[in-house]
Amino acid sequence: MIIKIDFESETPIYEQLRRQIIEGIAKGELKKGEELPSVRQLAEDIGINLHTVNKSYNILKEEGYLVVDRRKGTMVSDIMPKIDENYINNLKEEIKYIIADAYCRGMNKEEFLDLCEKYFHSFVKK
Amino acid sequence: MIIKIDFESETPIYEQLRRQIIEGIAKGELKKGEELPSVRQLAEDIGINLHTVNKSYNILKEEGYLVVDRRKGTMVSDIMPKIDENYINNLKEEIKYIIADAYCRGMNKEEFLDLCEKYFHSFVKK
Amino acid sequence: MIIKIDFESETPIYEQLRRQIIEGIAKGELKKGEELPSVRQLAEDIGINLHTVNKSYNILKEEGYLVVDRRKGTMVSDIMPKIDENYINNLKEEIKYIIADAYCRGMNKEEFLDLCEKYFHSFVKK
Amino acid sequence: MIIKIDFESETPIYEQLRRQIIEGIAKGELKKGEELPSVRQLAEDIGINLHTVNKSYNILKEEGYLVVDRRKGTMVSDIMPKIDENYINNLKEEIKYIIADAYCRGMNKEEFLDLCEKYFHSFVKK
DNA sequence: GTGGTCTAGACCACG
DNA sequence: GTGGTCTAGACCACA
Repeated sequence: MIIKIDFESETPIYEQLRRQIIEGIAKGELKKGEELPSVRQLAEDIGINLHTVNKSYNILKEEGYLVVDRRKGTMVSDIMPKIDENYINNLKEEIKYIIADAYCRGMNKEEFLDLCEKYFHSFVKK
Repeated sequence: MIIKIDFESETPIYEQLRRQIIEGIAKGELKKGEELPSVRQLAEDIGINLHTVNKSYNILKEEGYLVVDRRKGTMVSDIMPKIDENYINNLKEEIKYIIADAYCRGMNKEEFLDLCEKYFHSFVKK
Repeated sequence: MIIKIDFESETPIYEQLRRQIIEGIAKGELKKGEELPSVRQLAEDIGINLHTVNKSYNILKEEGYLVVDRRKGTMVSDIMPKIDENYINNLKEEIKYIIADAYCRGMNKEEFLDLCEKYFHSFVKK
Repeated sequence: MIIKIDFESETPIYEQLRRQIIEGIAKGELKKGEELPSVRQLAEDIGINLHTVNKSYNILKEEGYLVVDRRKGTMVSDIMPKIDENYINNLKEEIKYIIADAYCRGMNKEEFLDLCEKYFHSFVKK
């Protein structure tokens, strides 16, 4: 799996990394139980600081995406995080804002839903 | 229109304010050409510093949501921002991540699209 | 002569007015010795404050573009302002910045000079 | 590169700074990809507040002159801003006024074009 | 009274 | 140590 960091983005590096790992899991590029590169290794590959990779990994562990195995190191969790109340509230807030913005700019519902559908399909296991 | 700031949130105050103004425009609570409260007034109402309000207003001006009439002060622009390449790229990145996250957590497409549809309908002019 | 104010411009109204009067003189739409509308009249026509028109007129008097005649009111001066050291220094600073900006953006010299020439020709008396 | 602020000037400090950075890029004193001093460093050097430097930097980022590399800090962008419709309209308005003023004062076309040419040559890479 | 500018000091996120 | 955020208070230009 290829990680691509935009060092000039407004999004922090650790957040970009975190999102790409989640997207990797969704796409099936990272399978459940699969080992991830070590913090040191990944940091070197991407050309970023150890602490930054560490932060991403820690958040993903916290969220339930990753687990640590004593022998194998960090790997993708077998059980994905749940849809809890907290998650759903954040999601709603985010969607509400995004759609408000899109609506103001004149995007119509069909365009938007098509876009969403497209991404959903790109993740569904073949 | 009522502004509600969560001072505990990780989202900066100016960004919360910015989003609520956009949502207000989408909902029709703020109409095109309508005057907004002065930075001082709004800052006092919300209980934040006027510079923070100023920052929100300035970003919204830059984006094309607000304009300053030198006689009347700040008001909602008659012409909403466009759907340019920059916007669409950001939107796609955001949607891609949100859907990847939702998909991993086991949300199905219909649930997600229903949610989106619901918000779209809440904005459409009756 | 038609005055067109953009109330949403970053340029102050009094400055827009001042510039348009100078441009009117350059174009010959306002001839030397010609009377200008009264402050009150012009303010009403444009839909701006008396003080604002007054400020423009006063600056233009200061600069030598306008003079006040006891009987006729404000009129275009017979003698235009001089090219003094102060003027030339400001001009150079302004031109230096404008050309630096244009140069960085990749505008070539010919394009720029053509533009200048075009405006010069638009002012030359037929 | 030496920054020189005129504290008596009517031009805001942040705007003077902004212009000098653009001129620095045009002259080649600031090369593409070159790192700029931190806001704190530059503020101290010039003897102004860091927020003022910050404002200049932010505007230049918005315009596309600067970028922030999250590892290295602020640097000159590799890609200069474009000549878009907005820029060209502003440029034309500015040039029109400047030439109207110069023309009224009796400056002839050749003098003016020579001045422009001189500045263009001072920026062209040797 | 409005927004714009500038200063100052503090805290935090990031790497 | 870097930039980002927030607060606070002051002065000025503008209308």
